[in-house]
Amino acid sequence: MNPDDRREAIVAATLAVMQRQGIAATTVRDVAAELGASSGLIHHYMTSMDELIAEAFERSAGADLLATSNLVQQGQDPLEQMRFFFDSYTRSDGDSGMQLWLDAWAEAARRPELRQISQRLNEAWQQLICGIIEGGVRAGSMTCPDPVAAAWRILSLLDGLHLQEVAHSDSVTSQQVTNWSRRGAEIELGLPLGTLTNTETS
Amino acid sequence: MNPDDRREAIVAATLAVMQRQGIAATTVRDVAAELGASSGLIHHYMTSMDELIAEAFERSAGADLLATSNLVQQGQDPLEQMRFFFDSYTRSDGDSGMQLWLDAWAEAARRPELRQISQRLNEAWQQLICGIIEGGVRAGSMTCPDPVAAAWRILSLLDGLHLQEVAHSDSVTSQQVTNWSRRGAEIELGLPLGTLTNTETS
DNA sequence: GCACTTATTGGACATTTGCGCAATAGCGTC
DNA sequence: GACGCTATTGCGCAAATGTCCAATAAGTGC
Repeated sequence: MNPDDRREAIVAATLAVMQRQGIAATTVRDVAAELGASSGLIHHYMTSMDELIAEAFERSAGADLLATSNLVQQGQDPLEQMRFFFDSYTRSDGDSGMQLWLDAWAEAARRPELRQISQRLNEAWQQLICGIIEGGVRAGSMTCPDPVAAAWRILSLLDGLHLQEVAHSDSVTSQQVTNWSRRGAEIELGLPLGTLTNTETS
Repeated sequence: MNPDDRREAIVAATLAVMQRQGIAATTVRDVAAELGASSGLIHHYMTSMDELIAEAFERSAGADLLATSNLVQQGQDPLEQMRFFFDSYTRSDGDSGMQLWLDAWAEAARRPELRQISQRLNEAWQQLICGIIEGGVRAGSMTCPDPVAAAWRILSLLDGLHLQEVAHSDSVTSQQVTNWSRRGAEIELGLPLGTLTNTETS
């Protein structure tokens, strides 16, 4: 098998195991079993377990970011861009990708490579939001004296609510995460209530 | 040693190790070393490692909640109560207690006992905030059409920002968490800017 | 057909983990 | 001072894990 393809297959298998069992419980042998190969093969392509986990997480989370970023760029104006952003963010979570983020944040303190990646991606998410806000302020459709802080708030609010949904599904439902986070952004950016919601009400 | 005291000491030692190394990296032997006793003793009092971890987390997180709740009750009016709340919340985090919460949320999906405890405590935090808001609305010092949603937003914003600080200390500083979260609550509750900040500015 | 590179295997190894168990020490009671 | 209960010890066991390595299979160019 082509080395590049093989490496790709290993990362894909690792991601599958990570999504099924969580980052902390992902072992080399499980990845090998998922791949249908031997455990030695993994170490022939990856120098360490940390590198493997970090690369698999980067692949998954990076793809989500790229997809959202692309969708946002298709928005005609900042308001539509923000609507697309929420659409994409709340959707990509459904695939238990948020559990991966929870694991990554918790493991960041102990895995330097993973920490670096999650930090870089989180900052990229913040900048994506920040760009939308700055566009909205320029266009006059949003009111925001501090777009940097507001972007961190909107991102943190989304993560915090999703966190509750994933960790304690009985406390906060997916529907509430969607409604409450959009309403929070409306308040934050001085938007008329309902600007960011499409069909449903609070 | 008195069995009750011994059990207490074991939980305290477990908590110390958990705060130093994180939940996932806490082992029976580390707890025994921290306690200055043998590993067999821990199993003489605790039936399993999961039970030990869950009990230690409940002790720690429950104490933080109680301390904040007590401090809030000493506030003369809802605005002061909210100020006390932020003071206490941002302080209790400094003791790396937030890393424990990160671990707990991530592990909640796989440890039912832990999940139950973290869910119960998070709901209690939300209710604490919700009570303050409802008081503020009654007193006319706060504006909030949906206190339940606003309380979840304020809590999630705090958790989300703290999360960034703990996981990626270079991205968001402790000072920014303090300022940004209070500013967010001011916006959420229709308060004049600076109402919730004591000395420092944004 | 042959040398040479490389992907791949399967298992060994050292370490760490939760847990159990027989032995011991310590302390209260008669 | 002897007895008995229990807290406590220290070690051992089985399982799991990351890592490494010698052996093998499979091409590939000459």
